[in-house]
Amino acid sequence: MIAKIINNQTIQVEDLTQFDPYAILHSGQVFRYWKNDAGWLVMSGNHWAKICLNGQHAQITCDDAKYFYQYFDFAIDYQIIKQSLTAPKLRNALVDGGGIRILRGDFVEIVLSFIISANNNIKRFTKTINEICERYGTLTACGQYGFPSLTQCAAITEQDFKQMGCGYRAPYLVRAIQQLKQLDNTYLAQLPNTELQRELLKISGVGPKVAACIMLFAFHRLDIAPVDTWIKKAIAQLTSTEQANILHGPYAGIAQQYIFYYLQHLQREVL
DNA sequence: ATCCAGGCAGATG
DNA sequence: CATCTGCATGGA
Repeated sequence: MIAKIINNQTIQVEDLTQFDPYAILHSGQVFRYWKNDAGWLVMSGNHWAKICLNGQHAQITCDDAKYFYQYFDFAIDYQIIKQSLTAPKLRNALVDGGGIRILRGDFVEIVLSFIISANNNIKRFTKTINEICERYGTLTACGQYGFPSLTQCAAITEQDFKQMGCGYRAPYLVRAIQQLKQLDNTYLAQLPNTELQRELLKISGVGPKVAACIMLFAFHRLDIAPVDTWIKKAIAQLTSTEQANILHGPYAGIAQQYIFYYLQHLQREVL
């Protein structure tokens, strides 16, 4: 067991080898988190959680323990998954990112966040995402604003998005929000990868890479590995066999996360 | 100044 | 189907 629900607002994490808050939050799958004196505050949709490390354990205090037990994917044992990622050149990345987990992010937040991420840099679009929340989301009990609901999103105009730094993506976002209103999250969740991708590609501003991010970070398709500029640079150094081992296995998405964190955040040079 | 950032839409072979 | 180009914006 990795973690257990203590009560409606509390989760106790027992196994920190499978839960590294710093690595999880800096692995590019969540953009609304803050450090405080006690640990970390993270938001997903309009839910919030505070993570506090104390010695061999971590305590998560949140607005909805069931939500965050799912969000942090505590039901899955990543130890077994890690043992299956045997590509030699993955070893260093795996050592440093061993406590990363793939989160079950909020569908609307993930879709809109990654549309904004396209041809953008993390620091810049993180600022944009937070401004969208502060201007159009609802203030929660943790002191931060939730990601705006679809109804709240529908009030945001193209001009508003441009003011918040979305640039040429502003019209895509307005269109995407209208399209999201017609989509049933539960229906999408049961589709196989190819059909899910086909549906996601219909959303304005969503191409193959953003679709892959949505599939991995919102629909938990662990075999999908988003290939961005960082990953492209990394795998260019590998043989085609090594590339296949890393990017086409049943847990390619997790392998990709280890690499992304290792390269992009830890600023390592090679795999 | 030029290039780049978790790429995509639209136009053109 | 594959390939090419323009694109908002801020930081290096």
